[in-house]
Amino acid sequence: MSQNSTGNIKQFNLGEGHRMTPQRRFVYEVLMNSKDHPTATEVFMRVKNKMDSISLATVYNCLDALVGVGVVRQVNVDREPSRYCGNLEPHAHFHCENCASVEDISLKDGAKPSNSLKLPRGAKVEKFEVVVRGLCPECALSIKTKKQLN
Amino acid sequence: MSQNSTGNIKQFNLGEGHRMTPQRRFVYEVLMNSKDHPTATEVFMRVKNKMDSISLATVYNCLDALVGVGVVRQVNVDREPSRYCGNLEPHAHFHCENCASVEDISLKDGAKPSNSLKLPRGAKVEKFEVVVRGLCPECALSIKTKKQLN
DNA sequence: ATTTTTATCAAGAACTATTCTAAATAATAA
DNA sequence: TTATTATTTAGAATAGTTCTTGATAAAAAT
Repeated sequence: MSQNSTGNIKQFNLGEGHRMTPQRRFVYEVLMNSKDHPTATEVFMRVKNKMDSISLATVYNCLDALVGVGVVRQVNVDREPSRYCGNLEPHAHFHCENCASVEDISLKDGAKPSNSLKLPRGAKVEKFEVVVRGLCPECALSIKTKKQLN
Repeated sequence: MSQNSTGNIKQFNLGEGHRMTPQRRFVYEVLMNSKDHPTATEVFMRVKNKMDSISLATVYNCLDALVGVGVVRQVNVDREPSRYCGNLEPHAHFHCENCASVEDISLKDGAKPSNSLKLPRGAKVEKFEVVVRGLCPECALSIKTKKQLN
């Protein structure tokens, strides 16, 4: 318990046999302060500003640990680099094919996307992931504008 | 039009500037005859039985071409190798965390998973992907049985 | 306190799915 | 027939991620 950069970030421990290290705390803090969905490399660059000695491999380790404990979500879109997300509320993701941004999409109140599926009888659902692909509002607008100019 | 292994598989052409080659036809046939969701390497191995000279790079090329034309779907689950699917009906996928199988899940009649989302105003949706993760009926059963034995 | 055990870190090597390159081949257009 | 364009192939290259190893540090046991 020697180092503990007590900030405004929720405290938690990682359970039996797992240690809350400065590296893990920085990675967690970066994710909580990021509204975008950074990749491991992006997290690495942001943490490096606070702790220059950290390595990319350690960021991967920390992300794995945090995902394993369930305080962080790993988001995969197609085969692009994994992104990480501190929003644990059930939600979907919108992936813009033009600017490659990934944004949270919230669910309509009480709605569950899985309700529209004929799930196989006897299957045990752990979680599900909904990814919408297309053009985000900004890109949809700018592309439409560009077309008008031609 | 010199080679055309006219089988029981739907005929189609790939549009201006694209040629229907024996390799592409074999890749397509393999997908139409596969109920599982083979990876590129699995498709490669299956096609190789019919055409020994084909290379993995060609299988990737053919899959890209078929996906591009829209007669085949590419399915990504987490960061596992891409899988390919000849079922063009709108449907979701179930991914078993135990046996790693991927199965189609059909939608309830008239249901659209996107109806439960608060899509950002102005966004242009191209397509969306729903992946359910958990244990398939067989694995759920066998794991439950194994627990009882302990 | 000191030792022992266990977990974590860091740097770089290794891995793997996929894409790229370049030369050969084949199909289409001129 | 010639020229153009698309495709195939083998292997090299790429990129995200994981693995390996030795060092460090924290926790547990003595």
